[in-house]
Amino acid sequence: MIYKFNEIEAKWQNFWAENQTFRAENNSEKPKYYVLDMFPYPSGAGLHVGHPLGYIASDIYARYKRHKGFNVLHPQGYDSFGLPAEQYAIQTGQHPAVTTETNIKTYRRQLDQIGFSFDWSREVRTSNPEYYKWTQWIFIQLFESWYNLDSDKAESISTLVALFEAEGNSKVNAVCDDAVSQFTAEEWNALDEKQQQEVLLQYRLTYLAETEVNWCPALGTVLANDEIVNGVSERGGHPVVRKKMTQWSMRISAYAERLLQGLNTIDWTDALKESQRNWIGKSEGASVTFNVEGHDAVIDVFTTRPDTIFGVSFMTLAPEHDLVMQITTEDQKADVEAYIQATAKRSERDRMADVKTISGVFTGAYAQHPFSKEPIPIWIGDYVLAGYGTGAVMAVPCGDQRDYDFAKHFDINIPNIFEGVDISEAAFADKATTVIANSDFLNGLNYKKATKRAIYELEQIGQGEGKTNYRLRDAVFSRQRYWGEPFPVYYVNGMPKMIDAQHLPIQLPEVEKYLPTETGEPPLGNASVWAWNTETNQVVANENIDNQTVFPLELNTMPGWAGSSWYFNRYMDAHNTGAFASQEALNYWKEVDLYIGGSEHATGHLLYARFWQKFLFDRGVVPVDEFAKKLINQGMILGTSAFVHRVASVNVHSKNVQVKNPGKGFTPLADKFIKSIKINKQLFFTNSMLNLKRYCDSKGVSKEATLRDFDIQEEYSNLIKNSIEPFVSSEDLDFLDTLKYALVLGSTSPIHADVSFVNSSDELDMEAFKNWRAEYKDAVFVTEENEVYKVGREVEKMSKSKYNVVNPDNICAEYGADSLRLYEMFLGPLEQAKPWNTAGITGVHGFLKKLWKLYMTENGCAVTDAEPTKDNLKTLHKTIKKVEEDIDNFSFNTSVSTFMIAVNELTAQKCKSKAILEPLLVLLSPYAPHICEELHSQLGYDSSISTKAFPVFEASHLVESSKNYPISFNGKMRFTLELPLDMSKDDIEAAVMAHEKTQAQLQGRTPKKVIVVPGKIINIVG
RNA sequence: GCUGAAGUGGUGGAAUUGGUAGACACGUUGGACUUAAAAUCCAAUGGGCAUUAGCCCGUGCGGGUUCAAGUCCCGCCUUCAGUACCA
Repeated sequence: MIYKFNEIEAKWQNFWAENQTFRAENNSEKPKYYVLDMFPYPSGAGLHVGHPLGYIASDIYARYKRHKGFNVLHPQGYDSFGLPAEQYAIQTGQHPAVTTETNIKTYRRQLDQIGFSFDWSREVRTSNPEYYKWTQWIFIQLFESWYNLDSDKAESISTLVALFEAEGNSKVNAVCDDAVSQFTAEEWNALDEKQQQEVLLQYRLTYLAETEVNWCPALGTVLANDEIVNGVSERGGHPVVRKKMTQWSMRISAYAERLLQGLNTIDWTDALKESQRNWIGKSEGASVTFNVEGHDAVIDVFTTRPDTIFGVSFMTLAPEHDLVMQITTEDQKADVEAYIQATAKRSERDRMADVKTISGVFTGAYAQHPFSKEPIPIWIGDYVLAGYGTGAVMAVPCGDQRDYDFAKHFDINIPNIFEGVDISEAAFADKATTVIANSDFLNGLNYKKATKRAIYELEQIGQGEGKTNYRLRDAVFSRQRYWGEPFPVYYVNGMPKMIDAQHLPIQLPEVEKYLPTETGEPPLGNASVWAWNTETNQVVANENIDNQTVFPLELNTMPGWAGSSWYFNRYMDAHNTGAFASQEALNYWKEVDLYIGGSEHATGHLLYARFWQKFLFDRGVVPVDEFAKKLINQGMILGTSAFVHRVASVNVHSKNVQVKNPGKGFTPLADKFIKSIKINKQLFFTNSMLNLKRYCDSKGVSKEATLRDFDIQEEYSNLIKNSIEPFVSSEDLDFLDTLKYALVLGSTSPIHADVSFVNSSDELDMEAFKNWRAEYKDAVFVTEENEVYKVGREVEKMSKSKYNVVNPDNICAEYGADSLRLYEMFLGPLEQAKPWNTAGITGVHGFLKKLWKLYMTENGCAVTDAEPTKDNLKTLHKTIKKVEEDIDNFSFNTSVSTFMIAVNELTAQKCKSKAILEPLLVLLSPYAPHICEELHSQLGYDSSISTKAFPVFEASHLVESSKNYPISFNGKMRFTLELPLDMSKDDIEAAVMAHEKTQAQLQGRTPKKVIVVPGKIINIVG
């Protein structure tokens, strides 16, 4: 019987589905274990071999834990709201739900063929109303909550209202808008309903606010900071501008400290925790209030160095700061306005691109130093960011490099407040050792004491206090999109109202067009049935809006991260219609034990999900406040891209060339004049032609001169000639001579070619390439001598747009899912980025064939009840030990080698003993489940191998009586010597010294020292 | 600039507490089987000198600790990833 992997894999995939082998129960005698993958967005392109890497690792772990006696929850689903389906809808009119459904079918087929042990009965899709009903429900809970700093948790808004009614807001310690004004209980009770709601909105954990947002005109939507890369949209690379809009926001800043502290309690990678810490950006210091001379206005700043308060010689405001126009003097008005206009025009990207340029303008106004009462000039400058701190800084040129540069540039006074430190180096001084000088009451104090004292003194005069600042901003939660969760919100007199939870879900309305409306409203503005009837509690036609009982509904939808911020809880009880999950299920599964996914979600999904989990915990909905105990980032699988080099122009250098000019006929080129001729045809140079150019460049000599040393081969010549001919008169032209001077001068551009057109020797199938796109139909290739065209290669991220994807479908068809699974693990450490090379899969495929032959002959199963030999047992047990350690350390690559070694050894030992071969299958089955199920059934079992217990390691089988000692001389191994392990140190030394090879090495010299480490090594020092 | 990770054969990568560097594969070369190819099997494969033994060099670079360093310490270089006028 031969190894027919296609048949076997289909058979067992059906078996698992029919028997619901991997269905998890919500109660069990066994301990629970929850293994989760980051669920995919089902894109139209389907899976490539990079996607399943993490899923394979988690699947191995899940299967291993089942063998180890755990009740394992290993679910999968789809993050199915998102931009691509909507973009496709805009282009084709196809409803995103249809596209999504089609894509999910493809994903499911691809996932199934790899043999994952997912419990599909718990599948979730974020775009399903049964799911987003609960996303909407969580939104309502956030709206109905405020953050109480006294209890340090989120509480019901009703507790806040009770406080207001009893004593106003002066004693309320809450996270709220900066703009909140103080009121007494009487004042509160005197407010009308709308006014009260306006106040409460400033406290709610999700709130409407006019915010400056990142607006992407091309996508017609607002983007979060982490959806912008290098100043352009992550998706599509469109420009992004700042714009003020009324948006829903999430008060994640309330959780900044707890999000930071929580990192210490979870087993996530240091890199990931570090990027979350940076994102949260905690800095401790003080807020300082500066009075402005001749104005009522004050300027608040945040500083991490209150100890340097006497070093302040100017202040800088962000150009967007509210006070700028108020305080600017008549004289300076023109300059300031011009500067503000100039900076507003510069995009965020321009500003980032040129960090070095120092710019700013004096406002003409002066602030007053809080202690010395000296006047401090107030400047504006774009190095101060409106979005961080208060958008204003107290500038200490001797303590901060940017302030120093600014002061130098504009010739502002630079007082020195550090004892014995040169002013030009003060900014780099070690703050732990410097001592403050010229600073009144801070003189002689070190950084730590001076900071404390400065804050104390500021508090005394009421012009400052100790303060902790966080970089983390509240998250904008509105998107001007169609394909997202609708808000359960309608508007009465412009105030938002929540729809009662019992009427959820509020389903997405049908629209004619998926684009923003002509008046610039979000796509839901196109819906004709999108109003809320408060009597019938139904969505009704807009034409019924009457301001009495029928009101407009929110037109924005929720961002992509809404649905993914709580899905891990839904898997625990995926079909519950009465709650987002039952308390029993939540209390049983609690949290994810192992979460595997990409590091690109470090500051997006993984931060928002932690935020929601903490909120839900505060409100008593979930039992734990961190949703994932352990998290592993799988590394990216890289593709090997292929490039063709398209020539844009050829430079011709000759005395006699005549060039055809449009409308002027042929005109001669001047002597030693280089003419660049644009090539209209698609002309591609083979890769080695590029190397020629690189050679010229690397020699650093004149390109023309260097080129004269080369003979351009005739193959190249004819093609270049054909390309140039239409432009050049051929009468007095010696082409071959001319072509010696024709070269590529930085005029080629690399173009991705689909890797399927290229063989393993980098040779391009030129016909296939020509037929790829209409524009390449008449492509001309400058080839190697043997008429082959070689592509350039580069390893980069595997992606459809780089035409370097490898499809797992083809791999499964040709080698089988077990080979794919093993190979993905064999490539290297899970967390490391690694290039894909399909050719290497023959190694693991060959291993599976060897494994098969260990059990099966032409006549069927060859496994016997024979007693295992000592060697058999030794091989088995060292494999058990190693594999178990490897899985516990997520070192799956090394365990694949271990399996190979085991099979090689057992084959050599001609082992047919069931006592060895059966446990071996259990060891391997997490990695290669199909073949192991099949061989297991060939051993005579009816049930799935997944029910078998993991073999138990017995150290007794590995006990050795002798050791093959490496004998080294001065640390260099020269030969080995087999000696009994129970031999004494002295006897070992004697035995080694007596050996003839030792004497040969020493050549009569007496060793200075002999190091004997029993069981390890012997080193003779000469 | 800062933070994090990593530099080992032609390639992917092993080496778990300092103890035989290069496991296991891919690739390459030679051989067997075959009319041939594929598949399979066997052998060799870090570099250099010798081709029998043997010797020298070798884990990014320069130092150091140690009987012994890919592994530990100090100082650099390079690559990748994240992040940035953060006051």
